[in-house]
Amino acid sequence: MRQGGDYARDANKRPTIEMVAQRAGVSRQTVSNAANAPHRLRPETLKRVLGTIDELGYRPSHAARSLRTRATGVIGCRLLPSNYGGTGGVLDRLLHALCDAARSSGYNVLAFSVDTDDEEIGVFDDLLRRNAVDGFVLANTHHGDVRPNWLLDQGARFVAFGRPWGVEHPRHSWVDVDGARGTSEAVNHLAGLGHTRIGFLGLGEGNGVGDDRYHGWQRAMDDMGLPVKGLVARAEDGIASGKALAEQMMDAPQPPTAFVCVSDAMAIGALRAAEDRGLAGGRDISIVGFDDSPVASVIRPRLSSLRQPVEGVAHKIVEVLLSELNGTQRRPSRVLLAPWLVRRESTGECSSVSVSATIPQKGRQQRKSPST
Amino acid sequence: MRQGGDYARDANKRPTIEMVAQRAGVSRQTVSNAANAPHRLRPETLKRVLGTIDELGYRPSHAARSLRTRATGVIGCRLLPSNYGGTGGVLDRLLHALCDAARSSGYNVLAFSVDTDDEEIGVFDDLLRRNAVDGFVLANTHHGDVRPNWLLDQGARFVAFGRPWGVEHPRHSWVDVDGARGTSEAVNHLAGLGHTRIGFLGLGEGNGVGDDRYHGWQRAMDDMGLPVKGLVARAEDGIASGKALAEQMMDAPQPPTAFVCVSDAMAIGALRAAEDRGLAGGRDISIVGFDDSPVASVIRPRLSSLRQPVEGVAHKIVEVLLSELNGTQRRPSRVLLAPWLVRRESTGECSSVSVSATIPQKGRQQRKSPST
DNA sequence: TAGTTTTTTTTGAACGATCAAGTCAGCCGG
DNA sequence: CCGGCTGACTTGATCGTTCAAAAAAAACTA
Repeated sequence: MRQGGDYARDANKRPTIEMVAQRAGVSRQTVSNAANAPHRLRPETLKRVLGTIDELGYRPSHAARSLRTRATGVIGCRLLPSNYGGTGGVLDRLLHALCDAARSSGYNVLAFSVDTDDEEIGVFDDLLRRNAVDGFVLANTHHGDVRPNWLLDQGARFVAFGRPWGVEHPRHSWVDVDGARGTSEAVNHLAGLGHTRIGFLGLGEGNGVGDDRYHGWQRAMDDMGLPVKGLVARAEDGIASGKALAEQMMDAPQPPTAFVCVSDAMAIGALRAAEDRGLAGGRDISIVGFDDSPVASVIRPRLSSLRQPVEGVAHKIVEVLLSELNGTQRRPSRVLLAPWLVRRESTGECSSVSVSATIPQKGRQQRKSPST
Repeated sequence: MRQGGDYARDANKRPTIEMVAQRAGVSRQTVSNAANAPHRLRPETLKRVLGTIDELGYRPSHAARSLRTRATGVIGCRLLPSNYGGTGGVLDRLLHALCDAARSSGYNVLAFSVDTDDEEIGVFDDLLRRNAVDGFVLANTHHGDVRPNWLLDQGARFVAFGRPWGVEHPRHSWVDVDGARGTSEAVNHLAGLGHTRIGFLGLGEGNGVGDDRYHGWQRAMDDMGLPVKGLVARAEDGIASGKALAEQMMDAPQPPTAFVCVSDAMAIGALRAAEDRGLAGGRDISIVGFDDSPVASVIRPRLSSLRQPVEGVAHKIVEVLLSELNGTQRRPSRVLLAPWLVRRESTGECSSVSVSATIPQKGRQQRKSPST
């Protein structure tokens, strides 16, 4: 009976490899081998040792193993602020998926939250110096990103979610979603509904993600022989911004009957602009967002949006990172996955049938994919 | 020059305490003391050693220190599925705040994603056996929750976010948000706008969080001498559910002019119900949600909602958990923090002024807080 | 059976830190 | 001049694992 009602903490210390060894009548190393290199044991011994391990509920100490092998089984990942509206929600979903994927490979995820890339490098530095992680997942890559080079200089292992925008010959692995393919698909979808004047609401030039999604729209419009003049507007992300851009475009002599948007926030902005002039989304005007953020399925009309295959991304990231850690990897991998369109109420048949029939439509169903 | 263009990984191994010691002309232990017990060194020596530490960029190896001290500096936390609509978003925000708070105390957060409480216990078991974490943060407590007792039995340290609902004498620390106080405040706010028939849309009885928020509404209504009969409806969480409940209540002979809702999902449901019968939220009917989820500020009308002080919660959780780890803590702490009302368009002056003036209103401004 | 190879198991030595106990000055009081 | 005391630093042991090499046991070979 312990004095003072202390928690029963160190009453039974967790079993060590030595205890298992004694109980099974073998040496430490044999127990270690039973777990790490079973083929080295005689079947009979193996069975006995595994039995004892199970009986005592033994698991190797993380610290001890990590000290010896210099591997931690931990992946570091920055927790990005969930800016709903923008690319919001996607990164939260990614983290979930990453944890899942990592755990099923015996890894864990160490999450940290910082405000700037510089602070992030500070955390990288700390974690690397302490040998607290094996590698990193880098999210939200952008033009002029200093993080990849810093990591490369340190000889650290990592995989980026997002392409190294603006870098000629990237020296690191990345996994990304093919935004261009997404916006292409959106154009195809809208054209299939009879729309011919399909506008694009995008981000200011120079934003990698924004440019990618823009090019997809442009390529699809060209391929189908649809006009693009006066149908592009680009600015910073946000509902207000999207609304302003949409209003401007709708005031033109030949307004679009549909919008493909670089984000759900822009799409919601466009929806608001339409509402303000009495147009109903999905009936009088069709709108497609990007990222399928939580709001998409809640607002009215429910918003059609391009959903990123986050689980697939996470799976690939972990796969690539692990092969990078094993040293199996000779040269960096590049993986591009396709998003898919979630069709909801905000997209419908084109109501203004005036010109649509006269426009030639070539290559309606094409699905050329630039993925790896 | 290394063959095959290998990454410059093990070129310069990270400095160990021994290297620092040699370079500074002292022993290992002195270096260790410089960092952990500076008062033991002569100022002169201290300066020299710290200089060398800085020069070499030395940080103690996480594994080695953890092996010796049996402390990891890591806190485990389950990543809950972000069910937007329900209590959604709050837990994502909490995780961010937790990482922040932990890091500023020199701790890190290990995130893992599981689907059920049983699986969560499995992860706890694994992490404890491997000695991979010092403690846990337990979110989403509920009636009949088996996790706290399991953890207590293991002698594990943890702090719950959420009260141990239905437990007489909880033997563990917890931090929670005072839901009752929140709904009380919502009632006060609405009454201040002239509303007298204020309905409550809640969760089915037996849900701790739901009951708490319900009681707050009820108490405030009683305190103000407002009628409650026929103004309560409770069911499972969700937009559809909220809509159905609101419709039912609005069909009654004396319909409410305002709703206090247990969640934003319910509130959105109520908003939809109102829209369907031509009532404008914020003008013809007022609605308050709970949790201030991302959608709240995006939908139209923008939804007034009770925001949980997530940063404060995270701060407290870390504070309590650390004192629990230090053994400073003799008995479990209970901390209750107040949410605050974010006023947006969905709440406005009561338009039907028929009866409101005749109802007596006692104790309008009271703010009794049951917090610790 | 002895010699050789192969398989199986054990023994010492790390990994890099901290704890506990040591040494070695210098100081003080008697 | 000696014993005790304090402050500043050092030395050995230890945490629990895995690696590398040695030893023992088993299995072939001739």
